[in-house]
Amino acid sequence: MQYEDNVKKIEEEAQQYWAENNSFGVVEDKTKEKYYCLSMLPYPSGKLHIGHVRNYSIGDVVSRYQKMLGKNVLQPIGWDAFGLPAENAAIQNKVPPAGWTYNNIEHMKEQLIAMGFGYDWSRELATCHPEYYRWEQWFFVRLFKKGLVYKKKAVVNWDPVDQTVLANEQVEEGRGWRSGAIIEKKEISQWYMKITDYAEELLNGLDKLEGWPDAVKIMQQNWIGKSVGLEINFTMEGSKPISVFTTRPDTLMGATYLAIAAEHPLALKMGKKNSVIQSFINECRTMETSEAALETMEKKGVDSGLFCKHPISGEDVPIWIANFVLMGYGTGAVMSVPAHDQRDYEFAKKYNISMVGVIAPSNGHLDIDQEAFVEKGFLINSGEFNGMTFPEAFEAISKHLTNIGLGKEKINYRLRDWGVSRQRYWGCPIPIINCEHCGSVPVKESDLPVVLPEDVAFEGVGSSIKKSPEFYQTNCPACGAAAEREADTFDTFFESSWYFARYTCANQNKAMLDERANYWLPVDQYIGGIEHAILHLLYARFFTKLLRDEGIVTCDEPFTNLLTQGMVLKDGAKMSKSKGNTVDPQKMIDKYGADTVRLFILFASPPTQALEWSDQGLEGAHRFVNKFYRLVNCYISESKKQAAEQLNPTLLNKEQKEIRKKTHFTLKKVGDDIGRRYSFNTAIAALMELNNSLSRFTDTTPKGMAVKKEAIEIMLKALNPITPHLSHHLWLKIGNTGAMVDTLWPEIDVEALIQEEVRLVVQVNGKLRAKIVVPVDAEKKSIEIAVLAEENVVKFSKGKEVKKIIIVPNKLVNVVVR
RNA sequence: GCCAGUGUGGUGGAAUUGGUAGACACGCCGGAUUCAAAAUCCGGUUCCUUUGCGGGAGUGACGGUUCGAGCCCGUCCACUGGUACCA
Repeated sequence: MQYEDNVKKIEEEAQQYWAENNSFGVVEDKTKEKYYCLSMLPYPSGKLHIGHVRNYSIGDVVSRYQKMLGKNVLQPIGWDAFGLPAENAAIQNKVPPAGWTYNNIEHMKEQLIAMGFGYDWSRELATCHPEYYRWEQWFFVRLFKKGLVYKKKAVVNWDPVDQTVLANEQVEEGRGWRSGAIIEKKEISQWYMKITDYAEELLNGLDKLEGWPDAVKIMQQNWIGKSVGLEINFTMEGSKPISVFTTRPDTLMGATYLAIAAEHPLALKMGKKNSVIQSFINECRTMETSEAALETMEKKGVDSGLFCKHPISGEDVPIWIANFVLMGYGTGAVMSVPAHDQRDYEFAKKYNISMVGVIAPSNGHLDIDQEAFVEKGFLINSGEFNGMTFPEAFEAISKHLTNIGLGKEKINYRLRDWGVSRQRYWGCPIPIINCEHCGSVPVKESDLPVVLPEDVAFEGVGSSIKKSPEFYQTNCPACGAAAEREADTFDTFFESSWYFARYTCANQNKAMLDERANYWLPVDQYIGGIEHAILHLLYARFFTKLLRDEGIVTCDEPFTNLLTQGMVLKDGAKMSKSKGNTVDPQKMIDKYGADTVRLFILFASPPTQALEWSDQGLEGAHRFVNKFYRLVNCYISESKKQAAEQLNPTLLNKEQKEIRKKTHFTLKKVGDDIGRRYSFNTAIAALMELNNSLSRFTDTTPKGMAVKKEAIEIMLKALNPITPHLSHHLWLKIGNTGAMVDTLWPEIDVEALIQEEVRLVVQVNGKLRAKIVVPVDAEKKSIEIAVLAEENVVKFSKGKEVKKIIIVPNKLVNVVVR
């Protein structure tokens, strides 16, 4: 019987066994070491895509391996079910977002089961269920009462044709992706979470995350962007002073203009008097809001005609209105020093604004003919501060400005507060009631959850619940007067910021979390795409600290170890429906079976690296699975003729010993590759090598059969995390009674690994010239004699003096000659 | 633009702590088996040079450190992710 003909049956039987025996259902057990392995929850887009297959195959290998080490392993799964794609699908296919989402979940769940992933399905959750989101509403109300949330105006992308707010992704070259209309900036009131209150802790906490990749920690550190500087006030006659933040107060005497945002009150005031200014402001209203667009667009400005006073010199400083300064971030104004900042330099050149060089390099003198001098140096043209270095000038200018009340030292973070309001239908309703008399009042705890109506018509023009009076009409919880509910919903990052905690007690309907959270948390291994390196992971860390400060969990950080999976690319880019470059793994599962697909995706590249998708090689993975299947079946029929004897390692011949050595070496490597290195591709390569050696090992004597039996059993166990169906099937077929899912990882026989001889590489001046075989840990002297006697060494050192001989034990010898 | 990452044969990749570059596969070439094919098995496969042994070059580009660099440092190029409303 070929594997091909059997694969469907083999996989279904194994899956049925796991389901019937609840093999992956876990309960808290203080007598066992816990291991919480979590993969990022999927967005139910319709079908499993290849990135999911990669992510969840990695998670399943780690989980099954840890389970084989005897740990109490929790591996849950759920659905990140709210989000924009459901709304897009709703418009396109004229189906309600809820129905579309639930259908997708149902189908994708079947696919996950068919892949053989060992999840504890009793903990499954979907973030669009009121039983889930009620607790984040509850938590939001707690944070509201604690003063950790607030309302603030912010700009959004407004599509004037579709009458809707667009995501940055939906704006293409300044136009709405559906309507094609030119997008306008619109200011609306939104809810914010005070993540900046936790900026310092989020930054410092990174140092403790030893199990996180440095790249992610550095990105988060840069994102938080702590900087020390001065807040400086430029006074104005008849108006409030303009406050700016700078990390370079040493350049203050070189400030020749101030740039303010187009939405700045001063700019708006001047616009009313001056049509040139007004048209510039209008132009700025159609700018894209993303940071990338902002930084790469042409820097433009217009002279406001206003002046403020330089805080030290008292001279007039002109105020310009510039498109690269944003009202929402910082103070909406920046101090410009063209001589020492490249952007200011280009702006000043363009508009003929004067420059004053105030920093000279420590060697040579200042030259700003071609570009700004942005490095630190000595102050010049700065009166009493001349000759000072950066730290000296920082302190002196800080002191001076503090004394005259025009400045103070300030720590600034690049990190901004988290805007959580979305003007969308398919999301968790924000549990706030807006009352004319009382303002924003949180919904009473007893009235939670605020349930999102799922049966509303959805056309994509405006938000559906905003048009649904039965949803928004209500009474104020404080005064009882008629009032309106918030019709905005939460950012979907809200749901994904705490789901990992909810899995630990998903059936708890009296509280957000219970004591079980403290048994399982923090997550021991978190696995997900590198694209989440900043936002999701930062928000999840933030939420953990909020939960801790509310006394709901005890840990400080949610994820002890993080594996960031590389993206699966197609045609050099992230796969997406809109690009039409997706790969459907279902076809591969149907053709080759789940085990082949799992093996291949893990073998194709190391997990952290981006993977350019190609079907080439899938056949090879399948060939290996087939080959191993045949090997085991061949052993079974051989053993009917000649049974294996009890293995006695000391009585084996040389060839038998070699096979045992290879077997235990492979076992050691696979354990290390899976358990420590997360290098699944090399683990599989090692197993392929062992398989090749075993298929050439034709010894059918009782001793030979014993060696083969041991090797096959070890291979089955070592393959179990990767190809669990095949291991389950063959384990029973070779005569074992217990199921593979309950077996433990095999012990390495260190005796079998002992080597007597070793091959040394011989180099002359770093070039490979010979190879010699010597006893392990041979004496230095005897190696030197052997090396210098080598024909090729003699040839290449002829007429030269041997300077020294470098010996790397059991590896290499380098003869240095001159 | 900024932050982070990546770059090795025809292809995916290996080289774990600075020590044999190309493990393991895919593909291709040759052979065995077969009436034939599929499947399977065996051999070869970085480039140049050499009958062979061997020799030379080679890890995006250029430079540096070192007895020795794919790995460390500097400059640059290309590509990927993120860039706060895709998830």
